[in-house]
Amino acid sequence: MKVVRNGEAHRASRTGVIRPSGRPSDLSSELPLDTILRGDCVAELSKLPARSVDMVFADPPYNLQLQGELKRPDDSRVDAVDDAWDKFESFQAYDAFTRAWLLAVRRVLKPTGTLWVIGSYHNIFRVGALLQDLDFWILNDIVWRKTNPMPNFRGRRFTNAHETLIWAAREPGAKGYTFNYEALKAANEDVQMRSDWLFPICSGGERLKDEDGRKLHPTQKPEALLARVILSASKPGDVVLDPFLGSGTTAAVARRLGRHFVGIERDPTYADAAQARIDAVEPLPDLALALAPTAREAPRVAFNSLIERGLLAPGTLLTDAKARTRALVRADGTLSLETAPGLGQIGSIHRAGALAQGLDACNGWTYWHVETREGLKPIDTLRAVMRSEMAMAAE
Amino acid sequence: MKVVRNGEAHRASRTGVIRPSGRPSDLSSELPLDTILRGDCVAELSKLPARSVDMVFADPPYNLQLQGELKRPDDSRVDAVDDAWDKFESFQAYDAFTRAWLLAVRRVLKPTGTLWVIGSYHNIFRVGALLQDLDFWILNDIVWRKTNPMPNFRGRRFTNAHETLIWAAREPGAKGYTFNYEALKAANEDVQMRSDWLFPICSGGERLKDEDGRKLHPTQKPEALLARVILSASKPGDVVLDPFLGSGTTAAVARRLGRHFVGIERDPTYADAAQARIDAVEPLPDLALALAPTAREAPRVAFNSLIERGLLAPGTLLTDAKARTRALVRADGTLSLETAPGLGQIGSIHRAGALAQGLDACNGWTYWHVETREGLKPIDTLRAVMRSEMAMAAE
DNA sequence: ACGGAGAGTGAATCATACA
DNA sequence: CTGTATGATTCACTCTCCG
Repeated sequence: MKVVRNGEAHRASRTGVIRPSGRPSDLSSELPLDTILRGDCVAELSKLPARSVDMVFADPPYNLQLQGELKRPDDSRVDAVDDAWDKFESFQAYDAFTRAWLLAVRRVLKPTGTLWVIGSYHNIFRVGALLQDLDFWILNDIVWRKTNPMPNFRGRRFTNAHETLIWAAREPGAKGYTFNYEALKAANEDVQMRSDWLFPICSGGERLKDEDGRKLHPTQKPEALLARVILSASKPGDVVLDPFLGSGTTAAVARRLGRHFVGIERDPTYADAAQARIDAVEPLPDLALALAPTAREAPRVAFNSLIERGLLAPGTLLTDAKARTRALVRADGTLSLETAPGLGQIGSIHRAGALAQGLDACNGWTYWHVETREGLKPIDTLRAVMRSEMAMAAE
Repeated sequence: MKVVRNGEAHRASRTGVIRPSGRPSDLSSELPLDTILRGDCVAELSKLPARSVDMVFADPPYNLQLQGELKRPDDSRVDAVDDAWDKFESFQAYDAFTRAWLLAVRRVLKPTGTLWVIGSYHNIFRVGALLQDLDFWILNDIVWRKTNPMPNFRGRRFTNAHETLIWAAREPGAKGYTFNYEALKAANEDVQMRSDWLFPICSGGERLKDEDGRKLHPTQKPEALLARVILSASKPGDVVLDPFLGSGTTAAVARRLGRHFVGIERDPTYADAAQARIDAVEPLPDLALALAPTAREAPRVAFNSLIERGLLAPGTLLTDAKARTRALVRADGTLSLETAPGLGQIGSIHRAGALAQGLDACNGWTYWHVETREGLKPIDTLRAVMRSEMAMAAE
C-alpha cells in the first residue's frame, strides 16, 4: 500500500478495505477498516490478510493468578485446578497464550510495521522475553509514569507508579519503520523525546461508566497515552490494529488522528461500548494532522544540478567554515582539493570533505561553504534555494 | 542470625564471619564479611553458607548485542560496551547463565532476604521471566530515570533514558523482608516513595579512572542509586552481597551505610580497584544513617503536554501579542504558520516563533498567545496552570 | 580568581536509495 | 541479493584551556 501523506486520500478509503500488496484480491484476504471484529483475537487475526497492518497496539490481560479466565490459544479454558492453582502451570499457560497472539500479530504486520505492548511487572517480562524468542526486534521500552497512581495501602512496597510499554519491529534489521522523530522533538521543547512519559491515569469524564455509574472497563487506558503512541509510530491514513480493544481507546484515538483502525474484542459489552464511543469521535481536520516534511524525506538534489541551474559557477572556490581548506568546483560536479590533506584529489563533495578532514565520511552540504555578499554560507543554502524552485515548478 | 539494629553491635563483627542459623559451625559454611571473593560468581556463591545473606544487588551483563560501530553527529566514535564478558552466543546461553546465578543466589539468601537486579531492555525481560519461573516473587519493578542519558544519535528511536530494576523476594508469600517504608516516606517529603527514581549517571569525580584517565569500568553505577536501594531494603548490620561487584559501588555504599558486604568479582583489575575504593570509605556515624531527602524534581513542561492534558485543543489558532501572525496548533504539538513570513512551515513553538519574526531564536511560550474570555493570553499562562496541576498531583 | 569557549563523554541492540 | 554512494543525526554535564 502506498503511504498516504494527505488527508484527502485517506478519507476516500475511510470505509473501504485494504488488499495486501502482491496478492490477488479475494474476500478472505481483505482487511476490513474501521471495524470492531467480535471474537477471539487469534481466530480473528487469522482471517485477516498477511502484511496489511502498519501498527499494532496491544493491551493484553495482566493478571495471571488472580483470575481463572485465562484461555489457551485454542480458546479452551485453563482449568484452575481446584484450590491449588499451580503457578508454574499458569505461567506456562500465559506464555502459550502470549506466543499465540504474538505470532498471529506478526503475520498481519507489514514488514515495516511495529508492535506496541503495554504491561506491568506481572506480565511484561514474559511478553518481552517471548518477543525476543519469536525474533521480534525491540526498539525501545517506554515507561508510562503515572502522575496519580494508586498508593500502596499496606506500606510494604514502593508505590507502583508506572507501566511499561515495549515497542518492537517485526524482525531484526527491519527497515523503514515509521518514527516521527522530528515532530516528537519539535513537540518536546526541541529536545529528543525520551523513553519516560508522564501522563495521568484515565479518570473523570474520560472514563467510561456503565448504567450504574461504575467503571465500564477495569483497565481503560488514557487517550493521551495512545495519542503519543500513534503520533510517534504511524502516519495519517495508516492502519492501526488493537487485538484487545476493550473500551476502544486505541480505535477512538486512531480515528480522531486520521488513522484507520481494526479492533478485536471478545466481550460484547465492551465491543458495544467501544463502538458507541468511536461513533462519537470527530476526526481532526487534515491540516492539524499532516506530517511536516523531514530532512530525510526532502527530494534529493544532485550537486551538479546546482551548477546546471547556474546557482554555482564552475571554478568557484569552496572552503570549510573557517576558510582553512579549499576546493575548486569542477564543471562535472566534482571538487578538486586545493589544500592538504588530499591536495589534488578529486571526488564528490562528500568524499572531498572526508578527505580534507581525514575522516571516513562527511556531509559535504554542510561542510563546504561559499563566499556570498552576506559572508560565508554553507552550500546547503544553495540546495534549499534549489528545492524551493523545484517546489514552485511542481505547482 | 539475629537482626542487628544498632551500630555498636555490628561494628563488633565488622571483620568477622557469620554462621548460618541452625547449622553446626564449620569452616566451609562461614560467610566471610567485608571481603571481595575473586572468581566466578556461581562457583564462589556455592562455597558460601545457605540462608546467610540479607540482600543481594546484582548488575549482570546486559547482553547488548551491538551491531556495529556508532558515531556521533560530529563523527566521533561512541565508546560502547564491547567487552568479552557481555557477549553471549544466544538468548538461550544468556538464559542458562542467568538461571545458574539466580539459583546460586537463592541458596545464600535468607528466607527474609530480597534480591535486586538491574538491567535494560536487552536483558531485563529475560531476567524477570526467569525470576518468575524460578519461583522468586517480584515485589516491584523500579525505573531509574537518568537525568543525563546518552542521546539517540541517529534519530531513529526514543532516547533510551532509563534502566529497570527488579526487586524480588526469595519466594511467594515470603514474610518479614525489610522495607523501610516510613523512612523512605519521610525522606520523600512525606509521600510514599514511588517506583520511578531520578538520578544522574555516574560521571565526574565519582567515576573511577585508570592510569590513562579512561573510565575504569564501562558500566559503573552511581552511588546514589545504590544508596537508595540499600537504605530501602536493608538495615544497619545486614549483609549485602553483590555477585557482579565490578568497580565496587555496592560494597563502597554498603560500607558507608553501616552494612556488611560480600563482593564477588572475576576480573582482577576490577577487584583491585574495588578494594582500593572500599578501603577509602569512611562509614557514616550511626546517627547519620537516616535518609537524606530526595531531590525535588524540576517540573519541565513540553508544549505537547498541554494538548495531551486537554488545556489546548488541536486546531486552535495562536497569534502574537498584536494578533498579526497566526499559527495553527497541530495534534502532534507542532505549529503550522498561517501567515507570512514562514507561511505553511511547521515546527516547534520556538522555531515557528523565530520563523514568523525572521529571527534565529524565540521563546514560543511568551511569543504565542491564545484567545481567552479575558482576552489574548500568552500560552505561558497555560504552562503555569499545568505546573500547578502537577504540583497538586504531587501532594 | 573568575568566566566563557570548546572539547569530551556516557550500558546504544541508532540508514537508505539505488545500481 | 550485495555493494556503493549519499548524507542525516546529540543532551546534559564535566573538565580543560585561555584570557
